Amino acid sequence: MPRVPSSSRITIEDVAKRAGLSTATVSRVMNQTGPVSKESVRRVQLAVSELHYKPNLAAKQLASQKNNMLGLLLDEISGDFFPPMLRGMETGAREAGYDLLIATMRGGSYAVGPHNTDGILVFDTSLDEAQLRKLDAESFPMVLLYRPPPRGLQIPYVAFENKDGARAMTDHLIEQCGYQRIAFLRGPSDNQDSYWRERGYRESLEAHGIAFHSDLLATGDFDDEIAYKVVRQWVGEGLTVDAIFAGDDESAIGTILALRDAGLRVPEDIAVVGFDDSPSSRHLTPPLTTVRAPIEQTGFEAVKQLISLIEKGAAQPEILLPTEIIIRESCGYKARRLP
Amino acid sequence: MPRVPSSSRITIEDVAKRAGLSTATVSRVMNQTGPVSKESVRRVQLAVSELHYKPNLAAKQLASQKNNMLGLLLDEISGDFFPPMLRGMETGAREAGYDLLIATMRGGSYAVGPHNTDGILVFDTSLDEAQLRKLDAESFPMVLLYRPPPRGLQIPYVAFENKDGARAMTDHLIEQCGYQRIAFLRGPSDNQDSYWRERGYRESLEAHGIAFHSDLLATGDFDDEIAYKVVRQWVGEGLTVDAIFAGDDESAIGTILALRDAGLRVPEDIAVVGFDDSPSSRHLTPPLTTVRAPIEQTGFEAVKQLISLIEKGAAQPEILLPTEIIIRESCGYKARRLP
DNA sequence: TCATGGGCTGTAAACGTTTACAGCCCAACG
DNA sequence: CGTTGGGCTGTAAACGTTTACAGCCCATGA
Repeated sequence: MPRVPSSSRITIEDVAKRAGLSTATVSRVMNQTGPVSKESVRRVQLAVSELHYKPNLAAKQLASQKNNMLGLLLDEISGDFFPPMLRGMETGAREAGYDLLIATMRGGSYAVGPHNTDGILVFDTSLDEAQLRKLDAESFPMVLLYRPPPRGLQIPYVAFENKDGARAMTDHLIEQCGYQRIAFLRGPSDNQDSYWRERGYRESLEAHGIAFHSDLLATGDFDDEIAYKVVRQWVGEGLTVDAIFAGDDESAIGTILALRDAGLRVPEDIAVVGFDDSPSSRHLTPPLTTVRAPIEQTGFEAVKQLISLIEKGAAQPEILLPTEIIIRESCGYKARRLP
Repeated sequence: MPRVPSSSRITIEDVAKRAGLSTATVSRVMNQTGPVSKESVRRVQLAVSELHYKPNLAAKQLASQKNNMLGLLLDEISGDFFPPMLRGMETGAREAGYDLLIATMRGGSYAVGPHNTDGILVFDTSLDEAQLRKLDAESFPMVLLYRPPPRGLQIPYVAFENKDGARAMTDHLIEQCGYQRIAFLRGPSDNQDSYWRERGYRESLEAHGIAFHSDLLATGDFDDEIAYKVVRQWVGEGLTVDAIFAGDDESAIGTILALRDAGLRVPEDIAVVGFDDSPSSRHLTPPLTTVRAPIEQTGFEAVKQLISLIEKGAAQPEILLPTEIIIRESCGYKARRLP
């Protein structure tokens, strides 16, 4: 099998020769920089398409001192959020002429940084505070996703309205569905999302003059099995409740299962709602009422801010995208109206 | 806000100076190419870590005529298969020192090609035959995922054992569960996966001496809503059947819903099985018996083959990874044994 | 007529690596 | 002692762009 150089053999020089111009002019046409006569533009374009010329990226990057490359740092590729988030980023990057490099943590270090990207998107806790500080000290462009910067650092971040979403959902449970005793299943204690969702829940309670009971609060850890155990225990203890607000859809799944295994009907005996609107939530029995987070827009906004930071040197310090509550059947609202 | 060059300022020259050696030697140490004395290695390593030197990727690529970059082409970022597939690819690429560039089709062309990558992974039908032929003519390294090359082209491809999986599942339905009348819901007519799954289904029938009835075959199109309609119609026509083998999990979801809405119990009245083992399949009611496709390994294998093609000039023409059948409750097998 | 200046173009020096080539030193060998 | 050769090192020429700078041409105005 013959070996052929993998990189395209046609260079800007070939184009220049064919068009009867210099490489400088060809470059100016390609990048729309500097003044070029119409005739030259035409000839360059012709030569380019005849030769199928594609500029060599590496040379371009080296000469222009710009990578046109964004890095995405995360510790693992998985989860329902990933495809939409990446889709949003890809769209944003592409529109601005950037490429996206994905790097997962391995061996304690990432394969992206100032040497091969113009800036990075830091997903959640994929970078610890020390690393963040170090990059910030070099004033390397970064934007954080789903988590605010550590104290003292001015790094833009984008996330969504966890608190408002949880509050709206709790409002719905109280106002539309008429529930009073509403339990909340929070996530891991160091989780920002969990913190704000709980805040939203409490604020709604307070706004409606409903006292907060700490025995209606437990940790489901954003995990279906842990949530299952917690709920089974609640039921075993004879806890009475109108509804359970699970901090995320995972724990809502565990909750529904636990209730059903305990012989309770959802939503007739106890209503259940979740948070995230993960793909499986609409196929649950009953279909889950939940809060939809604008994951895709979140990714899109993040690259938009990052590019602004790279090109203009500034970005909005904080962007919180609005959530939307999705009413299906597990909250008992529709069921109550239809009959 | 001060602008700072985004690319790392420390060059190989700085390292060389600090180590009291030439750039050539530093390069040799960095890339483990050519003979270098222990003492020099030590000094270079010291200088590198003191200066936090990271080689500029663009310069490296330009000089070495190697991009160390793989492209992944797909028409859309979505679906349950995506995260595991990407995870597999990322692992494989990283192990071999390559980076991964993701490109979705937009405006009829992709942002990756010979000018910025050493080879590409072509997902399913993201590239049409003409484009494939063109790249093949330039002998640009490619590997195909989930679909064989068009007639006459020698492009390696990796997929999984659709036929064997479907056959094993049908065997299970017949042998373990004791069903005889088994319907099959196929996917889109031009879909390779669908074609082989149907083949597996038919082969199993034949091997067990069960006649194939064309009225037990319909098109669910790998879509839950279409499957829903088809199954409702079947039920309306009074079709009697022991089990329905849905061509994928999506259509299995539609099938279960249709059956339930028609007042039929799954699996007591009619068993249902799917294909893919998508994340939501285990949370369905009842949990879905299905075939697990080794998506992650598939991604891993694909980059392995691609890299072999790039570096050694050859790869295995066809790799079919084995599937595994996952028995849960929708097939009625466990339910039958437990009581 | 000549000076001015704007539009367009070309020359050539970067950019930060890799690597062919040549050269040095020293041990081993005749 | 002179030659050989292997291990190690340095010099400098690529790699394919961008872009500062200089220069040309020609229309314009004095």
